[in-house]
Amino acid sequence: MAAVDLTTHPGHLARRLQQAHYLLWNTMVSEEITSPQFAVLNTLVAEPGLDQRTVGERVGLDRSTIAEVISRLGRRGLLDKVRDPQDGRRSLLRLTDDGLRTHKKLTVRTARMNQVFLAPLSAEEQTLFFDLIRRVADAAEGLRNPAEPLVAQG
Amino acid sequence: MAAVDLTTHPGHLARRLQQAHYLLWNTMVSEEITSPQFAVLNTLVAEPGLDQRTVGERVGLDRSTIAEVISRLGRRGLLDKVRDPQDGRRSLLRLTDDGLRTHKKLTVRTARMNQVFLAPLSAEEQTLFFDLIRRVADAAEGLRNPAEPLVAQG
DNA sequence: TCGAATTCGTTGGTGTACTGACGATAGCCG
DNA sequence: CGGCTATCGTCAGTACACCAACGAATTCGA
Repeated sequence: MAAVDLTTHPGHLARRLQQAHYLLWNTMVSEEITSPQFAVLNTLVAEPGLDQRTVGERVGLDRSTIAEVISRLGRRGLLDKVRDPQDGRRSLLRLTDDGLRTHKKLTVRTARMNQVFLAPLSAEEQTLFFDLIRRVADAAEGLRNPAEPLVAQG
Repeated sequence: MAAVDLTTHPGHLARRLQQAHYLLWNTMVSEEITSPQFAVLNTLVAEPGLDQRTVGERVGLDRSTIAEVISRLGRRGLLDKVRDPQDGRRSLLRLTDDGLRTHKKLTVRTARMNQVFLAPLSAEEQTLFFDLIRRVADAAEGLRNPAEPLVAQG
């Protein structure tokens, strides 16, 4: 009766999109390294020695979640974690050789997977796809962190 | 060096989109009922007495996950679960009065939230947004369930 | 009709993902 | 220098989300 059409609900679509991606990742990229784990590796390739919290910020994970992801990657020997001698609160992260190799290997596979994933869209549509999602996600994130970036208004 | 730009990775974007939605849902819709739980309620409003597995299929959740969601909704008294007398394997689901009331209340709030969430996009862009995501998700799901729907080819 | 295959729900294991609280450390200020 | 505050990482709790394996019930086939 009063039921709603979920296919017009962005949250529902976002969940389904992520699930679809998860499945494809599992079959085409890796069954051991997950997409968030790859994001962490990738961040540390770009910026070695980064602080744990900052890595979380880069990939979009809160402190609790990033701690678990880091812990798993450390257990597999893909990264090293050292206490910052300058600031005892921080943990500094750095990929091991194995971590670098793994990142390189997965980068290739990830690119292939992205092609398959986006194959139903034309080139222009793909650009649009990125643009629209990014705008919605950024705006919603902005609602969470109010004020602050008002440079010269107060 | 060989680091990749994650903003061009659909999986990364999908995750960020869902996180953004999660936060907005929590503040604008409900802190107790989650989006997947609402999807289940909504399905049972449209089709009362549905089988547990079928509900999972409707909302896009596997048997394990739907079992937990159903269990939580049952614990809160929002639905009833009865063994099918015709087929002892099945659990038939039906909303309670409280479940119906909750669904009605959340439907209003969800509509409001969707407006806020999609506000950064124009009307045409919103249509495109739905269309692009749905096409990608559907295609990826199709890769998972091969063959089968070939009606007259064998 | 009786055994084999299928289906449904459950359980156990892993991996995100969030909040809230807590201890340790560091920075600031009186 | 000694307390206030802020920050970082951890831990506990809750909630998806998947796979694999299992028991119970049904259905199908010889």
